[in-house]
Amino acid sequence: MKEKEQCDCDCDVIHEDKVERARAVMPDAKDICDLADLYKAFADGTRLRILWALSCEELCVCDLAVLLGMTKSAISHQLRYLRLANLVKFKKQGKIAFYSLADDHVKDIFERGFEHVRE
Amino acid sequence: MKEKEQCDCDCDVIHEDKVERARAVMPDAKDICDLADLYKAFADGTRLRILWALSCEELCVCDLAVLLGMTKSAISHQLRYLRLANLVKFKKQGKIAFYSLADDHVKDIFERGFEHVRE
DNA sequence: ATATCAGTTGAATGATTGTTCAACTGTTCA
DNA sequence: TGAACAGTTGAACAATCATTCAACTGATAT
Repeated sequence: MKEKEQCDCDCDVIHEDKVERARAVMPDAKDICDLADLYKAFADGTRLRILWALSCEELCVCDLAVLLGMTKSAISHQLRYLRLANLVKFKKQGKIAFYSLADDHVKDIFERGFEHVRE
Repeated sequence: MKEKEQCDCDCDVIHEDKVERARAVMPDAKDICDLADLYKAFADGTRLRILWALSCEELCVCDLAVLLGMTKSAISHQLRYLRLANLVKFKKQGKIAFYSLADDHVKDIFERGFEHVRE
């Protein structure tokens, strides 16, 4: 009863058994999308440096702007991105917003990646 | 003798000590760039599904095209990307190119990320 | 009150990127 | 020899994205 599913590919299956095994372990679309979004957050030099800095010190927007040599606006936009991705959190004290990592899990992820880069 | 370095930011340092400590642990530009490039490779649903499939089975371009419901061309472009990033390798047998992960390290990285997504 | 400063925001801009399309290479098989 | 097929490639296109700019909010200090 298993009907041939519709497919936009431009070729036939060559190794049907292997494809079926791979299909069996493939996560669903939602999880793949979430995972891609997680890596997107780390896939930019500015965001990476922000996360690295925050893994060391709690910092405000101006501190980060000075540290990275960028405008407050640019930093603020990226912090918004990281906030929506639940990677950083902040607490407001008067005029100043102190940012820090959302949890230690975040630090683990990019330190693991760094090990791989160093070979 | 430490002169104020030139800076494109639009504000003064607020917490100088914290900024200096963060600066001390910041990796150099080359390493940050390499790390960002590594995450970029994982920051796309198609590439993620290709890597996931290859972590399970050695597959050819057509297999992947059928599995993901995409054209051979689209798959081939992404495989080229992953090849240049040293994340996949392939061996040619006649007409067919069998792709597999470059090393188990790669599998570790995105399985670690997946744990975080699942919370 | 008013000026100053930290921070945010939306629109605009230029750069990057994923997919498509068409043309191509090289191997297999009749 | 030539048709068929696996795979690659470059150009083109649309979509996404990082930064800039200008305008804004809200808290502090004189």
